[in-house]
Order: sequence, then C-alpha cells, then structure tokens
Amino acid sequence: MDTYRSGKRITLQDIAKKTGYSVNTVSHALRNKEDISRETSEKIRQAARELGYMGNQLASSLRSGETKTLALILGNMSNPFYSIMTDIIQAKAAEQGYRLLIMCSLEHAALELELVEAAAVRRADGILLFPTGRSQPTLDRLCQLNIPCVLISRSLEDSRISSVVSDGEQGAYLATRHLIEHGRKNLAFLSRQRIVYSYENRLHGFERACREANLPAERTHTFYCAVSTELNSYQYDWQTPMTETLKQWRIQGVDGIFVFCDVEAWHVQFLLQHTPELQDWDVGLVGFDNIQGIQHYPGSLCSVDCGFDGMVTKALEMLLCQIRGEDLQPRKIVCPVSLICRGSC
Amino acid sequence: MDTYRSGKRITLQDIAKKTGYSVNTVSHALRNKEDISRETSEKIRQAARELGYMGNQLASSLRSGETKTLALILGNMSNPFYSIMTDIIQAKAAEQGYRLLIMCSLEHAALELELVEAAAVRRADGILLFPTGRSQPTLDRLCQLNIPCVLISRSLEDSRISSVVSDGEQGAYLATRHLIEHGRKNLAFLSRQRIVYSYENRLHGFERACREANLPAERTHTFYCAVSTELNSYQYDWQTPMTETLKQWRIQGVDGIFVFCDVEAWHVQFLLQHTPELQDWDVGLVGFDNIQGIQHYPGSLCSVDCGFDGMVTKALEMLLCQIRGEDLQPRKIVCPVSLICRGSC
DNA sequence: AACGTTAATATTAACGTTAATGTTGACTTC
DNA sequence: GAAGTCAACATTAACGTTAATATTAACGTT
Repeated sequence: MDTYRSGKRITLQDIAKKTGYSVNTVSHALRNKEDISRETSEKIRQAARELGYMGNQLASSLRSGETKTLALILGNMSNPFYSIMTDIIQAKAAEQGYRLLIMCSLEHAALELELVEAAAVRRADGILLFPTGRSQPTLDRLCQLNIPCVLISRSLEDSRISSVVSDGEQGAYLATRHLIEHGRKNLAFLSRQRIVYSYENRLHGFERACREANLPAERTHTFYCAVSTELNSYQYDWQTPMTETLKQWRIQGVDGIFVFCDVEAWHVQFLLQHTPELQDWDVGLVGFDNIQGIQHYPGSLCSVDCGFDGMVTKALEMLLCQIRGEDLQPRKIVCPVSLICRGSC
Repeated sequence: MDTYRSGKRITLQDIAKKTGYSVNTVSHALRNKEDISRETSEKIRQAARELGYMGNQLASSLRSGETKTLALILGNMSNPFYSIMTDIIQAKAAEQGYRLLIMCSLEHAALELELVEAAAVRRADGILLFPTGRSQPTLDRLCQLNIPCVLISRSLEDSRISSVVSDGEQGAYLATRHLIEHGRKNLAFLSRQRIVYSYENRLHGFERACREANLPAERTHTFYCAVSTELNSYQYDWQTPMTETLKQWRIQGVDGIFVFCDVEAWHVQFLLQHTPELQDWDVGLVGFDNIQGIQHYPGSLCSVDCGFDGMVTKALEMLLCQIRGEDLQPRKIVCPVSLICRGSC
C-alpha cells in the first residue's frame, strides 16, 4: 500500500509496459511533444490515468536541469512587509509556473548564507533575496555560484547583482515634508537599527526635507538599538529601548516622528497607548511601506506607499530574464513612491 | 564561468579523480560515515573545499528517497494567522533539518488539490496542510498517494488523516462569557464565511455561553458572506457586506460581538472607525487567535489564545513520526485555549 | 528505380548521487 | 596455521527522467 516512498510507485516504465510504447514515447506524450500522434498520446494518457501515475520532479529536474522552483529568502513572515511581498511574489511566480522555496534569514547574515547554500543545493532556478544589512559574504558566494538572483528592497551597492528597491530617499522626504506641512517643527527620525541599507537613504530624505524647511540639523534624532543576536527575532525586546527613547524625545519637545517602517510605527503607536508617561503626547507620525494599503487593521497611520506590486513585477521579470540567460547585465531599479495620508500626522 | 546550470559543476567524481579515491568513498567521507578513516576523510574534505564543491540534492534525493523538504499549504501570507504559524513552523522544521516548500491555496479547494499534487511530484517528505473548508477531494487524493500529512487548524472529521486543532468550542465559550461578564446582553456571532470547519465549533461555544446566561437564542446572529471566487482573496471586498450587517445590528441593539477570528475583528474595528453610521457605538468585541500576542500593533482587542506554539510542536511531531514510519495511527489532537483581555470587551 | 523527406517511434546514454554488496589486507583467536 | 573478524575502501547497479541520436515505414519526386 505504501505507494509514496516505497518501490511501488508507478513510473514511465510501467506505462510503457502497459501500452507497449517505449519510455521515451510515454515521456513525450505526457509532455505534449509534437512528435507523437494524437491517437498514441491519448492511449498513453489514458493508461497513466488508470495507473494513477504521478511524475517525479527529482528525476526530471536532475536530467533537464530545471526545477521550476524559485528560492525566496526574507527576514520573517510575522513582519507584514515580508508577508505581503510573499503573497504577491507567490501569485506572480505561480503564473509563470514556478513554486517557491521560502526560507527565513531572521535578518541574520550567517543564516542567510546557509540559506543561499541550501537553495543552490536544491538547484532552485533562481533566488529572490531580501538581503540583511551585512550580506556581503552572501553576495560573494552568489557570484561564485553564479545563480540567477535579484535583490529586493535593499541593494548594498554591489554592482554584480541586480536589485529592485523603492525610492527611500524620496519617500522619507515626502513623509517628512508631510509632517512639516502639518505644523510639526521638532522632528525626529526613528529606526530600530542603523544597519540596513535603506537606513541611510531614508535618513538623507528626512534631512533634505528638514534643510528645506530651515529646521536645524540638531533637531533631527536617530534611534539606535543593538541588533538582536537571537534567532527568534519576533521575540526580540524592542519595547524597553524604544520606550526610553520616546520618553526622552517627549521631554525634548519632539512633535513629529518619521518612522523607518510601518511595523516600527505600529510599535510606537502601541507604546503611546500603553505607556503612562507617553499618554496625551501630541506627536505626528508617518511610517513607510503603506501596509494598511493591503492589510486593513484599525488605525490611521500615514505612510509612504512603496509600490509592492511594481517592485515584485520588476524583480521577477529580471530574475526570469536571467534564468532564461537573456539579459545578464546587472541592473538597479528604483521604484517610485507616494504618500498616503490617514491622519496620524 | 557558468558553474550553476551548465555542465561545469563540480561533482563527486571530480573530487574522486583529484584524490584518487572512489566516488563512493568521497560520498561517504562528505557525509561523515563511520567507515572512512579520519585521514582520508580530511583529504577528501580539503579537496572538496578547494574545488568549491556544492552537492546536488536532486540526485541525492532521487537515490535516497528523502528530500528533507516539507510542503506547507496554507491560505495566504497576508493573513497574520498564517504568517505567524509559518514563522513557528519554519523555525521548528529547521531545527529538524527540514526546509519548507510553501504554497498558498487562497482558501480555494481546487487550487489546494493542485498544490498537493505539486508537493507530491516534488517528493516532499510530508505535508502540513491548513485545509480549506471543502477539502474532501484533497484528502482523498492524499490518502491515495499515501503521503505523510497532518492537518492543522481544521480537521474535517476525516478519520484517515491526523489533525491538530485548537479548542474552538471552548474558546468561543470563554469569549462569549467574557462579553456577558462585562454586561453585554444582546450578543452576535460574526464570521465572514460559514464554510470552514471551525465555524460550527465556535458557534456551538457561543450558543452554550448564551444558553448558560439565559440569553434567548434569537438574540444570536450569524453573518454570512459569499465565498470569494477570486483567487486574489486579499483584494476581496469584505467591506460592503460587513458594513451593512454592522449597521443592522446597531439598529437591532446589539452590544457585544464575538468575531470568528482576529483579522475579521480588525476589519470590524476598522469599519467602526471609518463608517459615520457606526461611530460612538458602544459595542464589545472579542476575537480569536490572539494575534496581538505575537504581532504588536496598536489596539486593544480581547482574544482567545489558540496556543500557536503548542499546535505547531504537536503537528510537526506527528508528521515526523509518520515520515519515520513509526506511528501510522491517525490521531486528532485538540489544543487548549485561553482568554486574553485587552479591554475591547 | 534511386533518392530524399517526413512522421512516428525506439535506443542509448547520461544527470549525480547513494544502497547494497564486494574485495583486500591486517590482525586476532585457539 | 586455518578460520574468523574487522577496518577501509571499491564496484556495481540502481533512482526515474530527458536529450540526443537512431530507426523505420510510408510517401513524394524526378
């Protein structure tokens, strides 16, 4: 009865024996090749159905060199930014006949490298990678292995590998100007860590808006918190350090914060609700990613839409190009962003 | 230079040639088998390193019958319930040396069946399945293929396949009693669809609590909305029908709602905020899943904790048992739940 | 009639690994 | 000193496909 892993699985040979054709003919018939007569093809398909044939992609891929599987390496699913991206990638990849081997780096560079290795060993046709901030070893290995790969969301300025990013500088600029337009004068820039690529980009946009409005540079603040060494990053304690920073800022008279991303902005809002010292603080908030654009949750966070769909479309297009061996020239695409106001400013 | 897909990849044979040992010895050495001397093993490993050897899991799996890959089939990642589950499953599977082939059914029975097929064709060692409400054909095929499989979160009363579910009846009971204890007297039960397995369970718990408190049966309401036929369910319009129902309920004097799950409760909260006719409605709300227990977002939703971690641990344990061929007796595990109060009651 | 063309199928040889046996020499054991 | 044991390696045959290259018969062409 054990038809799955034991030796009793039906193979092309069984169909060949039953129908009297050769294994090759059966293979061709089941794959709709042109050189098989309609009649034969029908007989073979019928036999396959009767025997309950199920192909073996391992054998197929080993021979053909194609797995029709893409590896997707990202931080972790609990982060809506990644989960939304995943859904879109999954849908668009499926349209092209690809399945996804999804692996979580937990934003850990060393683990990320292992995952790339795992993807290569499994012969994924290509890799979509949301790199951590310290991915240089990973990128070096990718180049060495010469696997089709596109980086999304962060680029790391490595000219050998294609990347698709959103325009963080412009996004932060728009967000900050939005705060200023709503009368905020003492602004801060909040980011859980400074390590990620996008950090500098967005900081520059923030600073540009401040300069333009003649807000002195010393009124910009950055929040730095140690990178988690725990692998289970979702259990990481961001509350203590973030609360401290917010308390300080309140005392310093901060009245507007541009937050690195929506998830961190949620955290801020969460703390504003749950910390007595932060209650009734009139502070404007703008995030980045526009997660609410897709995932409706109660709240009114202003955010910068990073064009999820466009980024994925572009990235996948570039990856498939590489896989087909068509356009091997590495490119860097910067996707446009737009501001969505919901009132939290 | 094309070392990935072209013929220039380093194989065991190349290492064998370089070191003078047989392919088999090389294979054994790299896999830490006992019957290779320490000295030989070291020489071989050194050579492998020098040549930049990268294994081919396709060939390995084809021969050994093990892919070290589990298929995870669930609705979609944008739903935090699934994404949280995914992170936990991913982490625990990795501990056991398994990678995840993640596929999204979008709660579509027909698509789900295709995904099971895809998993089987790729020879996943086992499947973790969050079944849609109409998965009978899928389960039949699973039995036919005889693939190790565990259902999570919904069980479908199919005695041939193991499942791990949370105690929906008790959870709904606790949630409803919580509302009653906070003085709510005109209760409603809200669920986007009635098709899922858990629906009846939770409805029973809701009704039990009402009966116990002598709240008449006709004061319980159920909300039914057509199942989306679109594959992109995250774009599905739940707003219109849900808004209508809420408006009606407000007129009917409803003052407490037990919502099928947290995501739908968010939707309710979202509408309460954004619909003029629903403003200032004093209505108690309790959800199910306790997503806030892991994903901190601003808000104060009461919820039933379904024990994410315990469910996954149990499910994976059962699946690995099946894969090892140890305990093939199908079981149904019901995990305990607990109420978390955050004030929305 | 000799030749080329074509449609439809068959044969052969991989793909890169691992399981199942073989072989060999050194080392015991009584 | 014959038989047995064991460590350390080698040989062989799959695993189930697919690519590349035959083969065959039927047909058309000049």
